[in-house]
Amino acid sequence: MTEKRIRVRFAPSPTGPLHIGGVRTALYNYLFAKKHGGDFLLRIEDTDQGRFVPGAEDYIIESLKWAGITPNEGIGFGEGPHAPYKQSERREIYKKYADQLVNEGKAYYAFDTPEELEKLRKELEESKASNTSYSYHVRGRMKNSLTLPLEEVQQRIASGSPYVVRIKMPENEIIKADDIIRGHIEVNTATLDDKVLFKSDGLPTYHLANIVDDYSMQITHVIRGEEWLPSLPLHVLLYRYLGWESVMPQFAHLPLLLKPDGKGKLSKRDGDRLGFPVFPMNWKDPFSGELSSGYREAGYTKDAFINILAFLGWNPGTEQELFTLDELAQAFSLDHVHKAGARFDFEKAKWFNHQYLVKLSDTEIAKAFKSILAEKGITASDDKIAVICGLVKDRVNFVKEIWDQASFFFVAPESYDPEAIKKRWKPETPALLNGAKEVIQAIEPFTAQNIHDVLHGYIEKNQLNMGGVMVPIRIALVGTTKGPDLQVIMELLGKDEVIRRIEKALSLIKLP
RNA sequence: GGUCCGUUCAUCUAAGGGUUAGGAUUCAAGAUUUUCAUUCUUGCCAUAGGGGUUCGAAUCCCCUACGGACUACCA
Repeated sequence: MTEKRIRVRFAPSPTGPLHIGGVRTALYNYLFAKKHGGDFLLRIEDTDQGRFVPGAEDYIIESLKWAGITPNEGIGFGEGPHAPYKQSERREIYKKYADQLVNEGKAYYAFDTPEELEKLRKELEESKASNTSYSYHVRGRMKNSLTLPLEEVQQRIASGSPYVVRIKMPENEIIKADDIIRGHIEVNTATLDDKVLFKSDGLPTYHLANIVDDYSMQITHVIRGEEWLPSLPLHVLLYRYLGWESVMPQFAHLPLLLKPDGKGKLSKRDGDRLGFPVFPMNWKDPFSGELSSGYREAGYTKDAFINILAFLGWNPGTEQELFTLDELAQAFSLDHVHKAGARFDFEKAKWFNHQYLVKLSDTEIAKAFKSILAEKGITASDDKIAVICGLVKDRVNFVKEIWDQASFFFVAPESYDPEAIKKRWKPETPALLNGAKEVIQAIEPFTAQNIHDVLHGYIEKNQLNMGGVMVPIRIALVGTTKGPDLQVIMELLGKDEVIRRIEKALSLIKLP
């Protein structure tokens, strides 16, 4: 027996921006395919024309590209042998199977109006029935091809009156299904309903389209969110009804991403409410104009973003936490996917980004920081920017935070931290600074090492207190007591600027 | 309401019948540093509750509680 080539798919619907839960689903599919040397394809499930959102499809494609989760087949990625990969362009395929199911007695036409369906639902809810849906318990009293005379059914269809195709759920039968993550599941069909497979608008519902496409695209593993678990029995039954049970894919239902606070699954609104992104990239709602922030623009590197998502519901079984995409593909296994929902931890997300930021070379960081400087109208040599970035990268999580840590390299402090002055600016400080100024004036060449040696020699010779001299110099140069090595700062600023800032501080800072 | 799924530190999670229940983030303390950050060390913190099964249970079974998903001619 030859091993079947692994084929998985990510099948979002273009009803809005892809949120990080969706990206994670895509990532796990991608990793699974990579791990097994298989195919990963992107299919757009746009059978609901009513919820179509302009730009959503491009957003999905762009997001995957940015994150490096690249399908090797499908929309936006060179199509492939099973094109088209968009369900609205495959509509003629589904009708055939819907009719086939009806002809074989496994499904039926239903003509009930929305009002009639609403009435049924109300009635069932009031009667406290255990199954409140359109099921075999009630199909006998509804308007469908099982209850209506054949001639009337044919007449209705011929005259073009609207109808749907519903699956004919077997009565009181146990459907057995297996999930790689959740194990064996059994459901009695008595609790299931006669789901609509084909809508009156001529398009299939998710259930039919999904099975038909997964079958024809030779999908071997369906890795999707847990919200689909309740419809697994229906899908298993559809494979059986269509005669495809022997090639039915294996299923793996992923745990949901939960709100960081409170209850429920992570939603679009949580991002703005809690101040962190829930989308991979910025998104502007085409209808409301509302803006939602994304990880890319928030300053996350794509590697950190991937790493963060990978660990939400999965772990390698070792204590390693930092993984490149390739390493993840090597380590990934569905066996190590957690069953319970995962709550997003924003603090840890920042830590991940910090880890990736410090791993970047100073020149790479400088490239990004340079554009921030440009926005402020500041120019400096690439080398100098790189050195500065290297000096402060340990103390930031994002490139954009570098400015807060390094602005004094480019502009002299306008004000001085009152707390620092209160604690470190003593009555003798001006005299000490004037003394130090003279010494600094004479340092040549003005290098960090030389500054260090001379200043330390001066302080020791005159039996001065190290902090009493150095800290006020720092306040004069930086504005606070914080920051990188003072000698290095001095070299970077240059002797003239150092003297200028000391004189400025001397004239501006009054004793508390 | 019904059906299904789940529950280990605050958070992400490890431990597949035998461990002082491990790691990471956060938080706290100490060391280092002229300062801050980094780094290092240490500390705090968990098997939802109750019954079984077993020599032995976080792990297997049952009940309860809690959480979640689904319950559309949405996906």
